[in-house]
Amino acid sequence: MRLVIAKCSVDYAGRLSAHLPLATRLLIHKNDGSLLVHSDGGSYKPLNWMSPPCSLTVHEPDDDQRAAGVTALWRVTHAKTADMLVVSIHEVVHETAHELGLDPGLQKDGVEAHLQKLLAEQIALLGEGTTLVRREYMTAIGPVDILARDASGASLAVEIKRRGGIDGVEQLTRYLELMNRDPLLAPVAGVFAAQEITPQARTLAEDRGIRCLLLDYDAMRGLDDGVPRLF
Amino acid sequence: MRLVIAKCSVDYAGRLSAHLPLATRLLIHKNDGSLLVHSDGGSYKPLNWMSPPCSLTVHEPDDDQRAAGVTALWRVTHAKTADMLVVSIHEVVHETAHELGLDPGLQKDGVEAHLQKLLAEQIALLGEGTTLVRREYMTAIGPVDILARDASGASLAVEIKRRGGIDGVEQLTRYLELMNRDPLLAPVAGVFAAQEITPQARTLAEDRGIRCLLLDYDAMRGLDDGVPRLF
DNA sequence: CACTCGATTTCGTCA
DNA sequence: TGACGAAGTCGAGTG
Repeated sequence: MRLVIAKCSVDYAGRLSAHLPLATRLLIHKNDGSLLVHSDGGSYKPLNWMSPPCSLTVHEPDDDQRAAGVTALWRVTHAKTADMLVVSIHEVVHETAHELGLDPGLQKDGVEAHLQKLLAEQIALLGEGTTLVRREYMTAIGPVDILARDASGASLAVEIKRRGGIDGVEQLTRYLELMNRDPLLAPVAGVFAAQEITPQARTLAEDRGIRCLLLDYDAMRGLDDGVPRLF
Repeated sequence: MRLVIAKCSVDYAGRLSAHLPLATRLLIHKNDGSLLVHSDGGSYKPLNWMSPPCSLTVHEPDDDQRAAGVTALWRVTHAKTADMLVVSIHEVVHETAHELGLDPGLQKDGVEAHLQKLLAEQIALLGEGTTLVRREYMTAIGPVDILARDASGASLAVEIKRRGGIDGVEQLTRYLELMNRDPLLAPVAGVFAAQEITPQARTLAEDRGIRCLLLDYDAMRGLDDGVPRLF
């Protein structure tokens, strides 16, 4: 990995055209050839970048560019598409390089898959006497997150989201239409379960007779394991 | 901006829990307090991070941590949520700091908005004799990208995407349902226009009587301006 | 290999 | 400010 602090301007031509005016920025040239252009603020997203597979070549500026103050041109071209990133270097403030080696990678816990597992284990949250039929119940148009039966034996199709929006309601509606045509399952009632539900999604769901269920992740996790939080 | 190459492990606790085993990584501490943890590969997304507003404090390791080789603890806490990122530093390989100043920011050109503008200008691509009514035609559930009339005077609602997937067909379907209830507009036919259309989306669209139109961005741009490409 | 879907998504826009 | 849709999205899982 090579780190360069440089006064530069940047042009990108590919799926869109973009330009960065002259300023001092951080250039990160990774071992796989990719390049990130970062400013001293904003989120984790670079101002501009080239994703691997790609390669960087350094060129001499032409007379016009040299007259404009450009001392070097970095050209990063994507190996498969025609995407190109050109960094016009005016001044290198700092440069350093290091061998980092392969990274073991991130271990995650607590995403939608975990919510689904917890709700399957605590299926009574859907109502007293509810029993789990199975997770990822397969239909012709895709898997329903959870299929259950309520105390009266009627089917429940549960769609789980971390953030519940209109799209999730649309998705559950498609499943319900399909499943209610299956005499072995019908009637199937819908439950839209999420950590957050937008007002629009709630309105749409209830208008379609779909029950909304807010999930408290911390409480569910607390019931699941006795492990104290790390910090 | 402070750049540190360090052998470290990282723990995140917030909307989820995540852990990075011990390895050598790049730590970027930006001026707004945010921290990025990058490896020497992957995409532009860091392995882990904390978004602003947040603040970093350095702590001494306790005896257990010191025995495990930890020389310093960086604790980054989010200012509003309870999110926390803890970097356990084992060894600092390199450290440098620079003043970058405010960045003028990125200038973009050429996304979906451009496709919409081009298609509005080249409305005959929808069929000989088609006329533009207006772009961003407002309905109760949102704006339709383009409203037009074909040679026979019938209304056309056009949904434009760069990549046409099932979601776009669903969206257009909702618009069509609504607009066909308006006697001033009905009957309204649908056109799903995109640079790429997935087979599933095409099948769904055609099943619903929606016409699919592949857009050739380069050809449309070529007709639009005589400006040669930058590189 | 292609397609789908989630994401600590982030980012813009608009009501 | 909140909600919604797009992204040069990226990446994982599945048929």
